[in-house]
Amino acid sequence: MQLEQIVTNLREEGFRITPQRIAIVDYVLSTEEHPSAEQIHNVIKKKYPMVSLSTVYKTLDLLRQKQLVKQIEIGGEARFDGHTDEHINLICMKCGKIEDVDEDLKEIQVRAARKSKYQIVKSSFELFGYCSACKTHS
Amino acid sequence: MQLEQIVTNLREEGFRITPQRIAIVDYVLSTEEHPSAEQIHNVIKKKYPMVSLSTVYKTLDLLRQKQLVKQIEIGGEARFDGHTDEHINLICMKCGKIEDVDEDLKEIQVRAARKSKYQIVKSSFELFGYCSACKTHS
DNA sequence: TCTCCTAATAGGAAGTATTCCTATTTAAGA
DNA sequence: TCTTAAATAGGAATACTTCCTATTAGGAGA
Repeated sequence: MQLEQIVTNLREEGFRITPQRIAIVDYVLSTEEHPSAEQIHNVIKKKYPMVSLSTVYKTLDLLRQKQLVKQIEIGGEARFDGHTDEHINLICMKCGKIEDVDEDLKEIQVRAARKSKYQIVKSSFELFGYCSACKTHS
Repeated sequence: MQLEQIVTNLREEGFRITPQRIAIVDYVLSTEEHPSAEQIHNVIKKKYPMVSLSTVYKTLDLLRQKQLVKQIEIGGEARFDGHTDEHINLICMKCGKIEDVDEDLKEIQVRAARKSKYQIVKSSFELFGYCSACKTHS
């Protein structure tokens, strides 16, 4: 979704559009970096030095509720991803780099749901290993 | 693997066998609860009131290195699972209950590995939703 | 069985990521 | 422009985990 469309939607839902929110949405949706809250904070600070980390967390929470970002937990830290369609995250255990892999997970979810009595809402599939840069130096 | 076999293996590798370690290994490998470190600590304390939480963490770390337990992170907290074969974890978003679902993940891993340049070491697949007890009261 | 060495432990302090609290600021409708 | 409540900044509080160190105890060898 485009930034302008998201801003319009949020405004129509009664949320206020602040420069901080625009900057955070803009960054998270455009990067491939899967940044942590602190990384996002560092990027936003370059433009708005006064922005607080708590605002970053609060905005990310809003975006997650609106399903505009996905959140995964790696090593006790949350990482954020603007790609909200279900996919696999490939995580480098050395440098922490995360890459997306599009792969159909519906079929496997349906099978798991059938075997259990759970009503499934969302999924998280992570593959851990070494990226092409790190696997040669391990 | 049986407790006695694990104890023998650890001893042969030069690790000391303490009552604390036996109790922790015994509990984690026999429960279906996917307990957190604190839950494990609470259980072990009933038998050994002096056992410290840091010992629990340290032992769990050893077991993870020896690949005798799997560790997953849910809501910023680590949960431990004695079932080390690859499987899907079904997590109830209301009560936190975790269930295992055996499902073949090799094929999907192979496809993901082929699409990327990562050397894959391990995987973590979580499905979030509501267990049978919680889905009716949501 | 006794002794010795050092791995392991208990207990608490420190570290790290996140959430909470509140006075102040500000978006945006009237 | 004025008003008002949502959002923010900044820091305190919390939660989980790791680190630190004096003390304890497993177990190899005498």
